[in-house]
Amino acid sequence: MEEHTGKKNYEVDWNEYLPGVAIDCVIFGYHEKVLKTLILEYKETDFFALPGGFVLKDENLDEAASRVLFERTRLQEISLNQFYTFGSLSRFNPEPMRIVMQKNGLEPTKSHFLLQRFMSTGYYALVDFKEAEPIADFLSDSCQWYDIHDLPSLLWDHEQIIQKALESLRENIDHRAVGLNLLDDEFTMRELRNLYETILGKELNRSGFHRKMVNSGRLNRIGKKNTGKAHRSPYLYRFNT
Amino acid sequence: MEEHTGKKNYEVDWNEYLPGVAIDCVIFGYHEKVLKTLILEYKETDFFALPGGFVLKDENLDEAASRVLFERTRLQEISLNQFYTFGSLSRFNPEPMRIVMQKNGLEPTKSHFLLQRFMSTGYYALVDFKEAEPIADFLSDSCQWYDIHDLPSLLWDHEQIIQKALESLRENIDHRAVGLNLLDDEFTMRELRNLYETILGKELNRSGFHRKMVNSGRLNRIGKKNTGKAHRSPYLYRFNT
DNA sequence: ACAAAAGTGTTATAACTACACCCATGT
DNA sequence: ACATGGGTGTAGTTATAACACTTTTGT
Repeated sequence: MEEHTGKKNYEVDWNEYLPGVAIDCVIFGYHEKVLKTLILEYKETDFFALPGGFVLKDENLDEAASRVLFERTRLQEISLNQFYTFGSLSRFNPEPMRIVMQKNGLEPTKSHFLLQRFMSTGYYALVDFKEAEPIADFLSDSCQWYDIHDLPSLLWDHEQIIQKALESLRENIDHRAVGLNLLDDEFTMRELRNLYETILGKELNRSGFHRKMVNSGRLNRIGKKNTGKAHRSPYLYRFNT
Repeated sequence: MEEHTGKKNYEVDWNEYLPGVAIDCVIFGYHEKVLKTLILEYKETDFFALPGGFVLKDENLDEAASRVLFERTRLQEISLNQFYTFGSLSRFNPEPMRIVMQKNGLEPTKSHFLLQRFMSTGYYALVDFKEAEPIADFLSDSCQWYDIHDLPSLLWDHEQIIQKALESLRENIDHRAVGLNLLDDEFTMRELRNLYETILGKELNRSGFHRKMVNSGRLNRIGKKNTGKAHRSPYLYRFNT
């Protein structure tokens, strides 16, 4: 159907999409104590932005978010979390997109679908850094992981969107099994705590964290132990859902 | 400019609005231990729905919500809280609106603005029951307060929207001065507790609530006391922001 | 005097913090 | 043996819940 670099422009029939409505995905991954998110770089520009997309006329808003996630990562069945809808006038700035389209050999009319004003609903997803295969779309030549604290300058209000996603993730961290996708199936309490500390941006008490996690009842301790270093081997845990 | 029953249809130029994007307002009021919300009844039908509206092309999403609130209540400077954007396909059902328009003497084409599929962003507001003047719009002949637990059957997914607004209000109840608009300027601890119990749908411990509110530091105790009943007079409190 | 409801106090429990101590492991 | 770091235990603090007691007020 399409190659790995995504759809060709001429295959896109913008009439299939709802006008005015967009979605942006903040796709969180975690690797070596760093929280990362997928960022697109548009071709032949210094423009960076969140992976986003539009809503098909016969598609739920949530499904559009799942589809965008799939198109950029090939991941499916990932829980997506709607956190806010961005609709200020100040985010309406078609100029960068016009330049991007020009660089791709297009000369869009002023009323081209991609140059409209959009509301954008933000979703965040937690995905396995190792399982995701970042795939650029037809206007961009890379889709890469960036440290959440070392992002390039992003177009439009996308930095604000990431900030809001992070706030939402922090608020939800205790209500959801955050580690489920961000960590390996089996992990030590240390690894889980590192993840929490990275997300929350602060150190957590070691014994308190241990107790809290065990008391939450969401973890199963695997009989096995880990090895390698010159100290007591930690237990391995697994989420029980 | 327009009379109290709202804009006449022929004054509305739908080209001024963004397609595909709507907002719905859950306007909460409180009176005599009952949490209420404003509901529109469409003319000559048994159709009830939330007050809603669309987004002008030169207007922020938040501003559209404020405008809708103003148009239905004449209230301004009320803080509105965005809680969710509803975008499932199942909410797309233009038939009731087509009937409403017919009852109003219109014979809309199938692609009329009002018969499109919309995403709808939900906002809730807390307003002073006594200060709001409910005003119907041009398609409806009433805009009235209904007990949140005794609503008429609502069109589309509007019952779900109210439910989600209520959940959001409950989650935010401790972070915001909920009583600020829902109660009089000065109130007793009993009145504040009644409000909380109504919103949360459960009884709260009397002394615990008292302490929690006082310790929150958001209340000022007014020297004056209240009178009337055969028991100790309660103090009056006021929010200090 | 009494009932009613507000203000205040006491105690028990739970959750989190900080720190200490013990245990397993590789050098 | 020793350092390292994970597991566990012990106060101290704080927040909440449940209940009792005291105060004020009109009948």
